[in-house]
Amino acid sequence: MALLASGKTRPVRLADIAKAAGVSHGTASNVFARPEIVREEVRERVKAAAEAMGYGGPDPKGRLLRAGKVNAIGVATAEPLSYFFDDPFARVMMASISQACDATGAGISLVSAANNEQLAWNIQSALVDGFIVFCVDGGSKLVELARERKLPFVALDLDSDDDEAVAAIGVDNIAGAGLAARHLTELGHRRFAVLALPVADSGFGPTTQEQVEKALYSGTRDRLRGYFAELSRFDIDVSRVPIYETVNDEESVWAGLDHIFAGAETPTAILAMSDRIALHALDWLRQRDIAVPGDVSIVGFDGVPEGAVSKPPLTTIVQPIAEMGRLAVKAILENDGSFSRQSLPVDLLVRASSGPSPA
Amino acid sequence: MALLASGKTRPVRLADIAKAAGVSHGTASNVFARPEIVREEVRERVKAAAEAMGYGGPDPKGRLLRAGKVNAIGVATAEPLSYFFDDPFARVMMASISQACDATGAGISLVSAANNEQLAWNIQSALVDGFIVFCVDGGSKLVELARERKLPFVALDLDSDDDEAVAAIGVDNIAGAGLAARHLTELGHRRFAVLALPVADSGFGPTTQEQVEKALYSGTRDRLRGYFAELSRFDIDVSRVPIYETVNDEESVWAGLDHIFAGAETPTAILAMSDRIALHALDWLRQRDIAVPGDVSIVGFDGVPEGAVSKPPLTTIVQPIAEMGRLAVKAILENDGSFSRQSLPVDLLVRASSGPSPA
DNA sequence: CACTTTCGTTGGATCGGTTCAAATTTTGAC
DNA sequence: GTCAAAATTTGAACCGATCCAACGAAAGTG
Repeated sequence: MALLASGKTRPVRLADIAKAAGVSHGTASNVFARPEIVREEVRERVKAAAEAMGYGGPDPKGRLLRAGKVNAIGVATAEPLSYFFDDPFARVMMASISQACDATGAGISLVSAANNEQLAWNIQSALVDGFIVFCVDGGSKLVELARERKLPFVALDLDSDDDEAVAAIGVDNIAGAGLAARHLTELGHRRFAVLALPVADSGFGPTTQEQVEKALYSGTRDRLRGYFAELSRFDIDVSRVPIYETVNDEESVWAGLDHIFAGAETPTAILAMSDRIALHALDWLRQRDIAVPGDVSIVGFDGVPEGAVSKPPLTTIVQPIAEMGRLAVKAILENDGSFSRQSLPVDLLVRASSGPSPA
Repeated sequence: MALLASGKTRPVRLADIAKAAGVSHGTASNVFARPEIVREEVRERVKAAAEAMGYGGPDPKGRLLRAGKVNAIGVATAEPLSYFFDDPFARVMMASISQACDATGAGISLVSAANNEQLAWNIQSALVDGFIVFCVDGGSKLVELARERKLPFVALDLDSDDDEAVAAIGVDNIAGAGLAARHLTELGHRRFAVLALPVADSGFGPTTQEQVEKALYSGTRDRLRGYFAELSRFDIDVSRVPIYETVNDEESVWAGLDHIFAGAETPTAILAMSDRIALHALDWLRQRDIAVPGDVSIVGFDGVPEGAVSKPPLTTIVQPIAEMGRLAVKAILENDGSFSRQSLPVDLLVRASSGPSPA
């Protein structure tokens, strides 16, 4: 019974068993850390004492202080913890981070919090050797917090506003978005709509280019710039392209489509700033029997695996997610100060959600 | 530049800034931990000193030792770390564990390792207040390791062999499997095949009831017992039902189906011990134009979300995964010793992968 | 038997904080 | 101006280990 949950009392320390076994604490420590250097007779005696007193081995809390290294990397986000398991992009990223960590024997600590106050505290008190910061949302706040810890850290996102001094790995959002826009214009599309990622913490709803230019989140801003720069080159009046800010979930995406398709002049092409948005959009369109790509084409952004099996499979801008994760872990573990910012290439992957304009 | 990666030298401790600010370390500590009790003038002076010396706040390593609680729970598995993000069952479980942790402000540490030696060390040195142990594979070894830490822990699995003393949360595998088997027999099926979860660490291939009875993993054994008990009640000769041991991945499942369908008397009903197995099986059957449920019916086990959107949607035994996660976290955090073992109910969820026997 | 190695053990210093009883200073009341 | 009460600050003790210089005993050498 006592085994179940060894109650509230576990005051048994290394020193206790040392005393019980009649040896110094130094020797007792050696029994666990370097058994080979202590005489067998003594070793057995100490182990027996440990066993008898229900000692669970040297407490890592103590060791840690002296050793210095935790041997774990923290992955932080401003979203709730379940984001790591719910979001397709995060999942792929985490899978590759995991692999890199496994390869080096490092552990992973998930750092997040329900509210901002908690978040700050959790970052300040995370037992890690460094941070990888997911910047999807509330990025700069997080980066600031992480930097205050004065530990090595890498932001997963290339915020063009950020100090050059913050290490970051990301993709060229402007170029990627440009690729998506060009693909659709080349297919003859002229009437566009944009389903945007969050612009600020303010919820969702229709927004404007001006709003987005002031966006808190540079990823959102850069992708829009990329879209519009390319559309402009094809003489499309971007001031008339509706932009709807979503929060990357079903509800806001559907609301966005309701709004966009309520107008007189409905788009034939949708630029979605994430695959998740695009996939939710696909569901909405299917429910209304709007053919994709017959009536409407749509291009996502990210390149998550779900896009390969959607109906229809999603044309998208693929980020080298796995590579990003690998580099991030490497940057933390081999923190030699040489690392700063790295921009990885993106690719247009044409699948079946985009086709010639119906007009 | 020095900001990027503050080099190898960070010998600035609380004591250093205390000296610099001309206060005792006790006061310096208070500035960070309970700012309100120190006079404003002093507080500012200490903060200024900290800023000037590049102090990143009290190191949690130090605090930890005194505080005792880490405020994080460890989730352990014998699989590689990426299992948490790749496996559908694990993902749902982790999502619910995350939610429970978020609600209480606890963090999550993922504990795993590439090899067994590493695993033992990682468990011994994990900085956590307790463990949730995924017992899918190598369960008993893990449970043993976790128990040696003498920390509260819960096994996610009701191994009937385990000591009554190990706290565990699981489902009644026998009853669940029975539900699956009865559903199919009631639809008129008489020719069955079983795609099993791992029986031992030995890889995959055809196996027998006798082998499974000796299985290392009780989940596998109990599910088979459940299937066969029910089939026997319908006068089906279970000794002729082929059993193929998979490792829960595409390759082994496909090999299993190759093997099973190579025989003269092909089954009309497949009992899959996990949804993941069932979903891979669905792919195999589709590729061979074997109609589901026209030619072959299949029932999975777990109730993962992917089963709802497969082609066709999967009939399965649903486990209350979210509830299990919640209870596990609760058991760790409110470790009052009252908890021991808990068996949760499973349900048959009939979707479109099962139908009347073709005969 | 004295003298150097080798082996195993000891105990103090240290890691970086938090805590709390006691000491000190400030404030308020008369 | 005096004294008690309130507000701050101090410094020692402690959290649980690891590390290492020094030491004692046993073994080896001449």
